[in-house]
This record gives sequence, C-alpha cells and structure tokens, in this order.
Amino acid sequence: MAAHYDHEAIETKWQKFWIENKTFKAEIDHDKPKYYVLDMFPYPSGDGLHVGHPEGYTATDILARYKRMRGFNVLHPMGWDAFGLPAERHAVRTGEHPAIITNRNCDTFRKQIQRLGLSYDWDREINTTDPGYYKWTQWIFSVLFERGLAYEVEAPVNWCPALNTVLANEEVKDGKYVETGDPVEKRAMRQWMLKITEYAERLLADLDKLDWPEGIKAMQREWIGRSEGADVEFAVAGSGEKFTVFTTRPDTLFGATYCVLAPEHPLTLRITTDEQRAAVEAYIKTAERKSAQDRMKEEVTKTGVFTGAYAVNPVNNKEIPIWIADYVLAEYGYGAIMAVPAHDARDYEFAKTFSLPIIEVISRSSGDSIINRDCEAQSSLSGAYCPQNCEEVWTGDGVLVNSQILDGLNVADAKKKITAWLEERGLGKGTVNYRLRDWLFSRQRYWGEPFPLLRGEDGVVRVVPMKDLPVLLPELDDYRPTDDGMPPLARATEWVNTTDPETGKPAARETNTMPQWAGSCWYFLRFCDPRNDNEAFSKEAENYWMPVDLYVGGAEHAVLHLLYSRFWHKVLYDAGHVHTDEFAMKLFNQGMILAYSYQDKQGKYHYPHEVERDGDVWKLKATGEVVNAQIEKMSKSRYNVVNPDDVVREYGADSMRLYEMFMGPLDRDKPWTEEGVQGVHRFLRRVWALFVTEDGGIHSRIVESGGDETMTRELHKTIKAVTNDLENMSFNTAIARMMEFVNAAMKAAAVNKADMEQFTLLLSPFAPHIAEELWEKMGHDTTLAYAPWPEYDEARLVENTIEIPVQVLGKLRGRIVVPADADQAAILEAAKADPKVLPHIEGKTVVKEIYIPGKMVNLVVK
RNA sequence: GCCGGGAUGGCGAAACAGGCAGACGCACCGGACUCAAAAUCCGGCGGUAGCGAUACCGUGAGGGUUCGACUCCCUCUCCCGGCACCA
Repeated sequence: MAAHYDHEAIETKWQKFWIENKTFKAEIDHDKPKYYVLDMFPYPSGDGLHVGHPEGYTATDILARYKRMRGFNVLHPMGWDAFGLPAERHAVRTGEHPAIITNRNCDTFRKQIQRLGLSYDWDREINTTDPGYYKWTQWIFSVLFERGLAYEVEAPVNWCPALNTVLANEEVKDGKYVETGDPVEKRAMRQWMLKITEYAERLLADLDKLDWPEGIKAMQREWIGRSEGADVEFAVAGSGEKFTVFTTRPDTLFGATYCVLAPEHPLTLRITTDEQRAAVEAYIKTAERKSAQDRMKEEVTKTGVFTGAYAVNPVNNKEIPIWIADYVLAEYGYGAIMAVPAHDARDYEFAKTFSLPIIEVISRSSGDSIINRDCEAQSSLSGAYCPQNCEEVWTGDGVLVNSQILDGLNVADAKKKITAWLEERGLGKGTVNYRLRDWLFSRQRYWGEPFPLLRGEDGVVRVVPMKDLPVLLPELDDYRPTDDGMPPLARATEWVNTTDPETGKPAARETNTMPQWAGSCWYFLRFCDPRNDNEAFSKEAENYWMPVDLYVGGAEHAVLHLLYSRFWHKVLYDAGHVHTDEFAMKLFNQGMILAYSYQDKQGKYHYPHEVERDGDVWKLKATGEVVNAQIEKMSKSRYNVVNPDDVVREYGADSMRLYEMFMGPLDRDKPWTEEGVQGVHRFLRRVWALFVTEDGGIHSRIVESGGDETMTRELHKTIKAVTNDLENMSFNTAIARMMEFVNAAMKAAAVNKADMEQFTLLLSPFAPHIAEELWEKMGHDTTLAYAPWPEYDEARLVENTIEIPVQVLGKLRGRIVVPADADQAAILEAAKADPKVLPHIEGKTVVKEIYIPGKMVNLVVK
C-alpha cells in the first residue's frame, strides 16, 4: 500500500474484502441480543443516488457497526421499492419493459451504495417488483380480504387525469397530487378500499408507546382526527324526513338557530320547497363544478342557499331553517350540521353573511355577553338576536345560559348531561368521529402488484388460492390505458379471462394494480427471512428480529408509508402472523442536505464551477457579473445538485461519510460545502500521517510501551465521549472529539500502540476503510468489524490537578489550579487568595461562598 | 388560526443534569518551508475600548426565578415544516 493516504486503493480493497468474505452477513443467533437498524429503502430512480440518501444510510451504518462491536447481532439490510410511475412512464415512451428499466436503476443504486462502504448484508437484498417478493404482498392482501378489510365500492374518488389513475386521500393536498402537483378531480368509480378506519382508534392510541419524533406523531394524530361528540337527530318539519348531525358541542344545542346540509346530502332535493327549488338546484350544480382548489380560494366568503324547509330542534321543538352550503363537507360525519353561530366561528360567519339569528348559550366567565343588548334589532326566532347585535363569537368554556336543563353548568358537564338526556329519549347518542377515511387501494397502472382476485360470472369475487400465487404481471407491448379508459392490464385479455380453479368456471382478473405503498408496507418483515419460498417470513425469524429497533428516513412519509405500514402490521398481528402490534419502536428523521445556488439578476441559475468568490460577493467567472448566492434545496433546476460519485472519487467514501455526519445534528437541515468535505478529508490525512510513515511503515511515535501517559488519559476521555455521543446519535460531536484526540496525538512524542489501536476501533464505524487498513498495518489479520468496542476506565480519567474557575458575584475573575483531592476549605482559601480575585473582594465582606465540587467557586460579596 | 421544530461568531456548530459561552471544523489573517506556488506545519480569530494587564458588552426581544441562566418560568418577534371550513 502506498505511503500517502490513497483513499481510492484502500477503499476498493476493503469493499472487495467485505463483499467476498460476507463480513456483514447476519444470521439468527439466540446467544446474542439482536439489533435491527433499518433505512427507508429507496425508490431506484433513473437519476441515481443523491447526497441526501447517504446521510441517513451513513448514520444507520455507523450504529450498525458500533452495535456489532458491542456484541449485538445486527440486521442491517437494503432493498428497492421499485414499483412506481417513473419506470412505467419511461416504458410508455420507449416501449422498454419496466422490469428492465428497474433492474438497470437498481444496479446503479447498488453500485453507488456499495462504493460508500455501507455494511449491509447483501444476501438479504430485496426488490418489491420481484415476483418472489410480490407473491407475499399479494398474500398479505388476501389476509386483509379474508378478514373483511378489503372491499369494493363505487364512490367519488380522487382522479388524476395527468396520471390516468386514482389516488388515495393521503396523496392529495389542496386538490393536487402531492408528488407532481398535477390537479386531481372527483370522479365516481368502482375502486378497492382498505378499511383502515377500523383501526383508527388503535393507530391513534398506540402512538403513545412509540419513540417517534413528536412532529410525526402529531401529524398522524391530526390525520386520524379523532373527535368526541354526539349524533343528534333532527326531524324535518311537516314531512316524515329526518336527518342526523354530528356535533362536538352538544352542549350548545339550545343555541342552534339553523341547520346546514352539504350540497351532496341525499335529502337536499327532497325537502326543498318549490319556491326554493331553482335556487337550490343551481347551487348544487355550481358546487359540483367547484374543485377542491376553488373551495380553498373562497375560504373568506361563505356561500349557501335556503331550502325553504325547517328542522325541529329535538331539545326544545323550535323550528329552525335548513340551508345548504358547501362549507359543510359531504365526506365528514353525516354531511349535515346544526349551526350555533354564537359559539362556532364558521357558523358565525355564515350567519353574518345571511342574517341568520344568534342565540348565546355560553356565558363567559368574564361576564361580558357577546350580544349587544342596546341594539334594537330583534330576530324572528324567539329568544334570538339578529347578527348585527352580536359582536364576536365565543368558542371557549363558560357557564350555560338560555338552555333550560343545562343552565348553570360548565361546558364539559353540559355535554355529559345533554348526551345522556338525548340517549334516554332516543334522540341521539354520544359518538366518536374520525377524519381518517378508508384507504383507496387500487391504481389504474401497469407497474404494480396485480390483485390476487378473480371475479366469477356470478359477480362474486374470490381470492386466488395461495398455491396459485404469485399472480404474475402479464407481458404487454403497450403500457398505456386502453382506448375505452380501462387500465393497461385490460389489454392482456388472455390473462384477464381465466378460470376459477375452485369452480372451474370462467372468471376475470382484476385489472387494477396495487399502489406503490403496498410493497413498502411490510418490507421490514421480508428482510427477516428474504429467501423463504414457503412463507412471507418464518415465525422464528420474525420472532427473533422484529420489531425494528431503529428506523431512519425522511419526514415526508409521516402519514403515508408510516401510517399504512402501522395499519398492515396491526392486521398481521391480529391474524397471528407477527408478535408485536407496532413494527418500529424508534424512528428518526434525518434533515435535508441543502446547497448554495447562484442566481443572476435575470433569475437564471449558474453552476458552482461558473462562479468565484471576490471578497464578500460572488461573481460569474466569465463576465464578472455579481450573482446572488443563496442556500436552497438541491435540485437540477437550481444547478446545485452534488453527486456523491464525484465526492467519493475526489475525497473517498470515508471523507464523504465523515463529512455528512460532521455537518451538524442529523435531524437538522444543513448546507453542503466543498470546503467542509476538504476539512474532514484533511483530518483523515492527519490520521494517516499519525500512524504511517512516508515509506508505508508504522510511525516511530507509536511505541509498544512507555508512551505519553497523558495521551492514555486523552484516549479514555475520547472513548467515553464518543461512546456517549453514539448512544445519543450525536455523530458530529463524536467526530469533533476524535479530531481533538488526533490533534493532541500529533503533538505527543510517543504514544502507546495499544492506545492507538483503541483509537482505530473508535474511528472504525465512522471511517471503516481507513480504520481497517490501519488495523491491518498494526499487525491484525482479521477485520475489526467484530473487535470489542473500547471500554474506558473511570480511574484513567482522573487528573492530578484540576483547574477551578472563580467567580465573584457570578462574574469570572480568576482560575486556580489545585490538587484533584483538595478539600473545599483549601479550595475556597486558594480562591480568595488568588491575585486576580483579590482586587474584587478587597474592602468587601464575603457573605456567601459557593463551591460546586470540581466545577466552580462563586464568592458573593457586599 | 392550530400543531411540531428552530433562532448562539463571517459560516456549520458545541456546551449531556442551572456552573468557565463559542469545543471541533470551515472561511479569513499572520508566520515557517519553497526560487515560487500548491500541499503541509505553527500561531491568531465574538464585539467595543486600551500598547498592555484588563474592563465593559454579548446566546432573537423584554421581564422573572437564582449566588449563578444558552439552559428553568412568563410575554413577544421572526424563520422552517405540517394541518386548516373535519362541525
């Protein structure tokens, strides 16, 4: 090996060694505690790896290596979430089979990842598009189906014309597909749904036992959106009709002054009076045309129309008008509400707009009424006021008024009392509502898992028996939807039209495919037993490896992958296939890697190599024009993407790994700088120079015995700090501590070989290639991957003398150096006698002396 | 509006349990080596005043608790992320 730090040679050598020796192969070993550390596996895009990927991968790799050295049996796998739209689009364009494109991309990703020296067990590599994998995805679907959790329904769904497919609620925001921004519209279609709502309560409650970031848990709670309240039945006056509303404020029932139905409510046209019919029909038409985006924009002004009908308030038999308005959502609750304008901001605004009466039923503790009684205007509704008389809305707690049996109670008690009252009379009941809706699980695409379903001539749907799985994707020569709008699989007529093996009768296959989330919902289970042909995973493997101990990935999957996976896992738990009802106990979100981008006055971006720094401004090299330098998310369009291959070529994988960890705390967003990479690269060169001479031998400063004692103490301090930092995932500070050690060691005349070996082990999880090389140079003929992690000796940390800062009135005035075993009295004496301290206490009385052992002295003087 | 997370030198950051603010690195400045440059090594580097010892100021703003606050409490500002007519 060359004398200088030849990262290229060292890294390729050890990467080859690890692969050939299967150094990181994991096998069940009941004598060792297991540790399952998992990365969110990537979608292998055609663009290859991005510097953002290795950030999380490096963090988990460091922990995997650390845990192995601590005696854990580590499961650290990698695979590909390879179904998905980009490959399918490419296939439509070029006619090339998506599987070929996918495999090519996987090869690129694998090569790039292997070049980073990540210690994955490559024998466990999985690919969700592999029939040997999706066979089991189909099996899990059949488990869901057989447990009654999969159903077909004709309902308004999110249809994305640009993608020619439907989408789940979780994939749509503000009327757009979250990934691409393409508009989404409502369209009635027959689709497969999964009953995730049946698990809403458990998905919510079990968040409490997970060590996940608060933000993610909060987002899931919000998405599930549990709310407690009551269903209340309202009769429509003068007709046999009635409707139910859901309210979280049954306590305000006496304040209800009107009701609102969603335009889509089945009752709207039936109860509308002839005089109002034209207006109502027109309103419903407009509402239908409005997209979700339009609704968002009109947030400020509320619209609606009176039906002419009246509802009977069950608590007091008052007749109140029924309106229809699009501020009431058809999808939530019953698509109908009772409106209490005095105590609900939305109802208040609507009442103001349409001059609907207001009744105050909650009196604020301050005693100020929200109603201005000096105003003359009176409402037609008895006991109510015109909206002009009401100056504000009150949604907080208070004392019930104008509410007969509830008067004098607070909000919480009133809720209980009225709910019981309604239940006794059969007029309503306490209920819980969720915002979460069932998961729309079918897509009109080719490149996804086929459903293992057969529809008989009788219309009955049966699941394909286990022995006939996988249902393979048929070969097609055109991946577009059919001309009559059927999914691409409908083109495979021979595949679609088959025979039901049980009945022997003709049957048709489902032509929708599963969404991309399906494969990632359970991949962590397959990693436990990835080559099992007889079952998705063996009980033994699942029992041993699950649950995931640490799961690292980006925060963008907060309510998609992470919620869907939790749901599937609970179903598998209920079905007895897994032994825990959550799949990952600890979750960590890495931050984003940002980069400088350079934009000229016209807004055009320039590549970093096209600009140079001149004092405190950046200029175009070609023209000298000053450009604006800013920190932004990396993207091709901003010309600021850093390619990991370039970094590895120039500085090596160890530098790349070390830099990504040294940039700052893992969970924070931070900007990439080339100078920063050079900084850690210099550190590794210093490490090399510390150990190795110009001719490639071990440096003479490394001695068998008699080395610098203070360096031994430094080593023990470093072991303690690095170990602690690793446990806290504080990689940046761990690296800083190792830099301090190296800086000190460079200055020492001689250091003990044993100490330097220990240091090499400390460095190895972070920069494994250089560490292996140094380990070998020091005479070891086996990998250090399983060498015991260094232990520190508390006794070795003790210094002979300690320096203690001395404050007077909390201000630092001096420092004293005392023997480590000096007692308090001696230290205080020394503090008061210190020449720097003396001027600040002379002529004053010391009224209090504070000594924090080993830390600090503070003298309080008057 | 609500929820989650932030704000510390020129920059990325550190201070784990209330005890020396700025470890470590980058950038920058000075020096050594060199014909020269690069690389490397040594030194400096929060602000103000001062030749200096040193003094004062300083962790988004204001208040509080404390011998002592980046850290705890209250109020507020700004930034990032999420949700938002969900009754």
